[in-house]
Amino acid sequence: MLTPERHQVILSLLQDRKTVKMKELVEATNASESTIRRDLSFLEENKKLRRVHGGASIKSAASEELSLQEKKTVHLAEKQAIAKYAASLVREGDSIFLDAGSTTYEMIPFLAQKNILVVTNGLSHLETLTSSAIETYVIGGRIKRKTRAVIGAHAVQSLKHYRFDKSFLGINGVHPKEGFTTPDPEEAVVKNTALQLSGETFILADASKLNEVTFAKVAEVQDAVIISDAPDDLLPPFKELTEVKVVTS
Amino acid sequence: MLTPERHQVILSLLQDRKTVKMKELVEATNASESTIRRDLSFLEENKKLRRVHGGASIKSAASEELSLQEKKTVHLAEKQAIAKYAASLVREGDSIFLDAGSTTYEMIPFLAQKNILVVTNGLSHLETLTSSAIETYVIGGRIKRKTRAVIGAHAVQSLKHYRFDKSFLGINGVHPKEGFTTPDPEEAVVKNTALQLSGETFILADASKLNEVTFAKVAEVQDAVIISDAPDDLLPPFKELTEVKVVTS
DNA sequence: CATTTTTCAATCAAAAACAATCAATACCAA
DNA sequence: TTGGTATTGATTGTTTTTGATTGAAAAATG
Repeated sequence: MLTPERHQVILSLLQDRKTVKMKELVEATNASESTIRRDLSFLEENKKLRRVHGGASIKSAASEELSLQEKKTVHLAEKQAIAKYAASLVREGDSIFLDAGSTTYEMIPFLAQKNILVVTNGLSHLETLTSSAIETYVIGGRIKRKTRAVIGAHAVQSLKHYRFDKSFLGINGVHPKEGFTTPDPEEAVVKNTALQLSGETFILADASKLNEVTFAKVAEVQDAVIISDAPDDLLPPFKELTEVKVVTS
Repeated sequence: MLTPERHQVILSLLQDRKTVKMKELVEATNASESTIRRDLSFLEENKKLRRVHGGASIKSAASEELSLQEKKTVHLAEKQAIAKYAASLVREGDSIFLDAGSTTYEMIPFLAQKNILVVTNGLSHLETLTSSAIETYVIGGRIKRKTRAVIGAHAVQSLKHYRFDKSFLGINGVHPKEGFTTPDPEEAVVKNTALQLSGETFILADASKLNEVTFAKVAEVQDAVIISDAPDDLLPPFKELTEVKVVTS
């Protein structure tokens, strides 16, 4: 396992659990304790985490979101499997909304060369979309630096200029009772608006998102189709409420 | 396998996996370790990836910023002089429109850390604006691939959500009779709209733009203040019509 | 508070990966 | 073809990374 990969594993484990023990890191990476110690020193040096006796803990305020770059590498294979399936649902001639986020980003390679129109609020998508010869529209509004997404009231206004055959949304939490949730209310309202404007909406949620709940509600579970790689035992509560597409990675 | 083909294989593997080991690359390309090493060195040299012990990893967002900064432009010194002066006109608390284009781009370093709000249609500006801690809004609309600008009817609609203290526009032609002109009518209407919505409008035009005329009209010369590095003998016809700020580079 | 246990930083030797070099081969233009 | 150039893979010695070991420091225990 390469050093940057190890660092990512450490950071994403931390993100999940808030604190992590030395032993867990050694297991997760198959590296020695010494190596992990060196990694932790390095990452602390770079302000990515705080070392504590026996392991490490996240640095900033709890539940802060991962930067986009960090998100891109965690659960990558799962995300790509989900993205590939999602992209297969897009037909020639479709107009689609592509939400900001790492999973939806992975859809783009599978959309290349299709004769479609894409509207997005994800600034990180734009370069890849346009260089894939896809007709691309961006919505207007305030830029959230951390996720490089366009959000806010203007974004919602701007979205309403369009209608979509299909929307593809990333999400942070999917819960049978609490519905789809995301940490930032301003992002939530954008996602909800896209959903309202779409014929069909697909929620791309890897297994780690299921039964999670975060701050801001986007919609009820029954308002969209879920695409996930979750194992069978997690799914029954969701299958009662909506269509669930299961992919394997 | 040819060298460019090998490079392509390496980059696309990296794109998929975010990190890749030497051994995997040797297998994927049937080349020797030495050759792969040379490839990696070359690709790192060209900022396409980051070498790490044991293989390579994709470049982080932070280092991508650099390559943007390094972009070379024609008439750079002139543009920077114009940009520096233009930026000096921006006051704390201002809301400004920053047009797409290379001259306006050069304003950003001089705006950094100011407490202002910037609305732009230039996608290339966004990364630098946000990482300069400037509150940034993008307008919505279709993306013109060539200039990475947001244009079209939706862009105009989206612009109308805002009002500006000042607008800073790039331009292709400035002519006493024909006014300000630019080749793309869809860009012209965006510039014109920004002008309408601004208290003051400044046209950033290096000497090569003076007395030029291109296809689509943006506004009359008297509708905006011109900032230019043009020599004195070119200026009198313009000074009769509007205010002209001359900078030296 | 003394003792035991755990975790830590520092050190070191082995292993892996490295850059530098060189000879062999492929390629190209005269 | 021939002479020259570029690319390649093998080999070399060097550097970096790694995991084990150590005694010191910090926490846990009684």
